[in-house]
Formats: sequence, structure tokens, C-alpha cells
Amino acid sequence: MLNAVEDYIQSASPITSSNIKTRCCEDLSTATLRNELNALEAMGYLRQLHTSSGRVPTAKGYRYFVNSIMGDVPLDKNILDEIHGIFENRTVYLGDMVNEIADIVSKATNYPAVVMLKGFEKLIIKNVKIVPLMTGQALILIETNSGIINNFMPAKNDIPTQTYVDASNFLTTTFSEHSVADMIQNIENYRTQMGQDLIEFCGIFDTMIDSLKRLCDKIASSGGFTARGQLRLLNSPEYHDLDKAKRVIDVLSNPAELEQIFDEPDEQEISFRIGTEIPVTDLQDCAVARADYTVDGESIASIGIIGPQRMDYAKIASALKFVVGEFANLKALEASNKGDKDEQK
Amino acid sequence: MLNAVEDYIQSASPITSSNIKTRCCEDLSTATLRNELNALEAMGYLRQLHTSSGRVPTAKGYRYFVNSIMGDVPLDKNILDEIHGIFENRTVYLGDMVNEIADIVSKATNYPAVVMLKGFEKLIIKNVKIVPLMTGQALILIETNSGIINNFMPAKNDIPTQTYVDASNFLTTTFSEHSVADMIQNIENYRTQMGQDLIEFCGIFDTMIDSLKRLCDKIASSGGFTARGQLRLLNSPEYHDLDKAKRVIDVLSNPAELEQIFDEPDEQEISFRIGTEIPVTDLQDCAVARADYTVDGESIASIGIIGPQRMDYAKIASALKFVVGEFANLKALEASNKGDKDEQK
DNA sequence: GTTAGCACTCTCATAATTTGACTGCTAATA
DNA sequence: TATTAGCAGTCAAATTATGAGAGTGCTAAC
Repeated sequence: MLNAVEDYIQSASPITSSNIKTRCCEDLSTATLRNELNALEAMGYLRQLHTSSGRVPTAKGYRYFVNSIMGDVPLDKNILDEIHGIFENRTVYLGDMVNEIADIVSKATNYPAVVMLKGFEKLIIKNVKIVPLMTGQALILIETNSGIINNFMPAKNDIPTQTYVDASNFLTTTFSEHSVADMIQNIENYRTQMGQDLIEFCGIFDTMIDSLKRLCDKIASSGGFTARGQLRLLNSPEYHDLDKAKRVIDVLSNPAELEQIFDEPDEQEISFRIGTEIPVTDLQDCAVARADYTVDGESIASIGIIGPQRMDYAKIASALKFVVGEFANLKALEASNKGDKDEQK
Repeated sequence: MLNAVEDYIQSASPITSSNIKTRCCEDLSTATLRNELNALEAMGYLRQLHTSSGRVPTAKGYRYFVNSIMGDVPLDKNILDEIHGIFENRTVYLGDMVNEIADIVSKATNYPAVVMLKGFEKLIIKNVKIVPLMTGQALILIETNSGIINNFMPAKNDIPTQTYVDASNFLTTTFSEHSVADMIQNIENYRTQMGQDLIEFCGIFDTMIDSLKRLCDKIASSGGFTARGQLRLLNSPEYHDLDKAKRVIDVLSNPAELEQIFDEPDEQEISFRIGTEIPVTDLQDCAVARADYTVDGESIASIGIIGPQRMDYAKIASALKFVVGEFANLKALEASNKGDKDEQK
């Protein structure tokens, strides 16, 4: 009977005895179905908006649907291809990658999406390159265990190319396997150990660390959150009321509130929080989906979807699973690549 | 008298005889002002929504305001600082820069903003670098006369670093001062001229050109447009009607329609088009601001603002002027840097 | 357990009414 | 001639009234 929740999720029009009859139970009378609906309401799965209306699921009803009824929904082939394409032709820049994933997840689900990158500063440095440019700037490339951080720094034109190569090598050998935070904090201490020939690099390191600090501040101020597809919230009839929509959209650009949703670890691959399960007052009539991408048991990134309680849970679960799967493939591929490389040694 | 347009732009409530009186003409009676308003209506600068309503400016009225009345508006210091900061600590990646500018212009004006980059493929190559990464990919950096284009390509791990250096040098010497389009089209022809020692690079060039072609296709499909701050349209009471808002927002992601606005050159530094002056049917009750950033008389990029006819023309003009000014400073700075460099030779 | 039938309730849509904000016009005034 | 007070007229927006329709709950019968 609660299968009808599925219909409601699609149509947004309340569940009535007669629409259940035409849907699945042609051989039962509406009166019988009414009795059933009555029972479900008594049990707290459904509620009436007013005496003579159909019933809509309660948070408890949605919860039951998510836990027990919801099946797998095949996603549109085009969307799957598009998601796959993003991973296949992926940019290695961490920031761009996060944007692209937030975009595509929002597009696939038709709700706003948030991606939260955890512990940016904890990323492990694998390689550092400082590439001088012709415009009086230099590009800082830090390859980490989960993508490249890139930033720019001002640079004087009169420094020879070799200096940049030496600086890059020094940084790579010194800070490889250290965290980004480590490098920023400790580079001062290493300066004394640089040796005479590296003294001339000091200027480079100072401006570089400045640039990195600015980048860290910027990321910290956003809490590591990237939200996309806010406009899609307006597609749901629940949010045709602009003020209501704005209250939710505002949360999406409020790191402090998002943190309450994404900060504590989540042991499940995909989890849903519905209504009052969400620890943010402005989202009490929303639902939030969350998927965590974990490596070695630790969550590296969280992807979240925010929408009305009547959200398409099944579709969202499928989409998030697919994305997390692509993440895992990527990591597996990199691991095997690395294996190849090691073998060649 | 038409100064009252200013008030209307701020308040969105029609101009009436009594609110003009309180505003500026305490010593005149409302009847007198009514006569004046009547005259202005007869001249086509104002119109009434209905018999007993106040008057709102017509497109002609706004036009007069923009051309003759509008003064300079000082912008909020914080916003100016923020804009300046973007140019000061600018990323040199063309794509990121465009995003940042669209974002800040939208924020400064409180309307959606569009940035159009013209003739992406016509950019002149100054330097090419292919930087191998540890993840089995390589970073392609093309420094051009107006910023860096970056892209990634798959790369085998077994190619020695020196090969990338040689390839970079070959590309730089061969295609420096050529356009990006040139390089993509003609690299085939140059392959025969590479000489025996460069034959082994062929694989690199093929994948690189593939990557670049994909990037070009992607940019071409967006028409070079980047729109940001679409949600801000909903702040204007004119667009509290969601359907109306959506029609405008849709235009912002429709390159074909945007092209009609930004394609023909615009001799003015800042121009406004109001209502029917806009060659897009869905924008007939909007206004569009446009600023062009020109180098040597040729427009490199256009920045556009789309909003209701009752938009804050003065503030927008100030913001756009400031941004264009920052662009010019940047270019001047680069030129002087280059001068320094040349002198040192 | 199921069902037909009927009274009941409440929303939504539409129509009628009232209110209030402005205007236009006229005639008087400076 | 420019200005003004005063008043009638108009229309939108808010308010209230009316009716139709969708859906339920309940009861009594099967």
C-alpha cells in the first residue's frame, strides 16, 4: 500500500483512495482502501492536510519507504555517460573536479547539490612544481594524494628558470609525504637547513607560502563546501514560494549550517535524513541525501543533495551510488597505474 | 522632475504626485506636480499602469535618465576592494578569471552577469608547456596574449621528462605568435618537419591535439559565454513571478540568444539597451548593460548585466567602469613589465 | 473483511463588495 | 499665466461571499 508513496513522489498530488484503486487495486473498492489508509494514518505513516484531502506521507512514511520499499531505479543513459565522461576526461585540479561533480550530480538528480571536501590541508603532498610564466607570475602545482592544488604567485622576471627547478626539487624532496598544512607551517624551520646555495630561493618560498596561505584561508572560509544547481530547487512545486526557497538556498551558502549536516562521519554509503532528522532549523521540511567517498575507511569527500521531503529518493540513491562508484574506479585505476610504474623500476 | 526616476529605481513603487512633493518639492502643491507629470506622460517619458495609479518610466523615460540625468554613484568600498583583489591576486587561467569576474560583477550589481570571451581560438600563443604529472596525465599550458589556457591529456608514464621539455620547446618555437586555431589545424603539416629525433613525440602531439580540440568544442558549444548570479534576478520584485524569471534565466544559458546581444561590436565603453532595443524576444521588458574591454580597438571580452528595466543604471555603470578600468591597469602593468624585461636584454 | 451509500468537510475557483490611493478636471486665486 | 484647492471618477487590491468538487468517515448491509 505504501508503494503509493512512489506515485506521490512523482506527481506531488496527495494519495487518495481512488487513485490507488486505478493504480494497482482495481479489484478492491475505494472504501476498503480508505480503511487501509486510515490504518496507515493511525500508525503515523500518512497524514491528511485537511479533512477532505488525500493523504501525504509523513517523515516516518518516507523513512519507511526509503528503508524498506524503495528499489533501484535505472538512470538515464545520457546522464550516466556524462558522469562517466567527467571522470574519464577528468581535470586533475581538485577545485575544478569538485565543481564538475557538484554540477553533474545536481543535473542528474534535479536538486541542488553540495560537495564537501574534507581536510584540504591534510592532503598528502606527492610532488611540487613551480612553473614560471611569462606574465611575471609563477604557477604553483602541488600534486597530492587526491588531486592537484594549483595557485599562482607573483614572481620577478629576473629569476633564472633553473632556480624554479631547484626550488621545486627542494620542496618535493623535503615535503613529499607530508601534509599541505605541514609544509605551510614548517617551511620557516627548513629555511635554515637550505644551505648557502638555496638562500636565493628564500624570496620564492616567502611569496609561495603567502599565496598558499591565502588559498587555505579562502577554502577555510567556504568550509570546503561547493554548492551548485540552487535554481533547481525552484522546479519542485514545494518551493514555488520564493521565500521558502530562499531560506533553503541560503543554507547552501552557509558553511556553518552545512557543517552540521556533513561534519559528523556517516558510516553508510548513502544516507538520507528526513525532516527533523536534519540538524538545521531551516531545513525541517526538507530531506537531505548524503554520500561519502571513503578511502581506507576515512571519508575524503561528501556529496549532498537537498530537496523537499518528497524527493526522488530512489533516483538520488542510484545517482549517488554511480558517482561514488566512479570515484572508486578512479582510485583503483590510479593504484594499478602506480603498480605498473613500480614494477618497471 | 524626471529625477524621480531615481527614486522609482530604488523603491519600485510608482511615481505619484505626493511622493514627489515630499521628496523635493515641498513648496509646490500636488496639483501642480500632477500637471507636470501629465505633460511628461504626453511626451512619452512616463506611463500609467492604470487610471488611478502612479506613473512608471517608459523605456524612453529610462533612456532619457541614462543619457542625461544619471550621475556617478560611489560604490561600496568593500566591493571595490574585492574587485581589486581579484585583479591583484588574479589567477592567470583564462577560464577561472572569467568565472571570477562574472561572479564579482553580479555581486556588485545584484543582477545576473554574463561574460563573453571573444575569439578564443584567435588568441595568440606566446609559450607552450607540457608538464607531466604523477597520475598518468599531463598538463598542457598555453600562455597566450590574454591569459593561460589549460587542459589535461592522458600520458603514458614511460615517457621521459626530457621528451616533454623538447616537445614544449618545439611547440613554442613553431607556434609562437600563431593563433590557437592555427596550431590545432596545422600541427599535422608540421609533423613531417619535426625531424627524426622528434618522431617519438608524435604520440604526445596526437593526444594533445585531441585534448585541445575537445576543449575548443566545449568552449564553442557555450559560445564563450559564462553566466553567473542567475539567482539574483529573483531579488527584483519584477521577477517574483517564477515563470517570468525562468524565461530570462533561460536566455542566460542560451548562447544563440546571447550572441544576438553581444555579437555586434559596440563602440561605447558602457552601453545600455532597454526594452525593445534588445534583439531577443524574451527580454523585451528587461534592460541589458554591456561593457567591452578593448585592446588596440578590438573587443576582447564583453561583460553584460541583465535585469529589469528598473535596474540601477548608475550603480551598474560605476561597477562596469571600475572593472574595465582594472582590466586596463592590468594590461598597462603587463606592458610595463615587458618593457622592463626588454630593457634588461 | 468488504462494500455501497450518504452526509460531511474543507479547498479552490469565481464572483461580488469594499476600500483606498491617485488622478483629472474645474473653478478660484495670486 | 502659473498655481492651487476641492471634488468626482477610476481602478487595483484586499475582503468577503458563494458554489462546485474532491475526498473522507461512518454506518449498515453483504
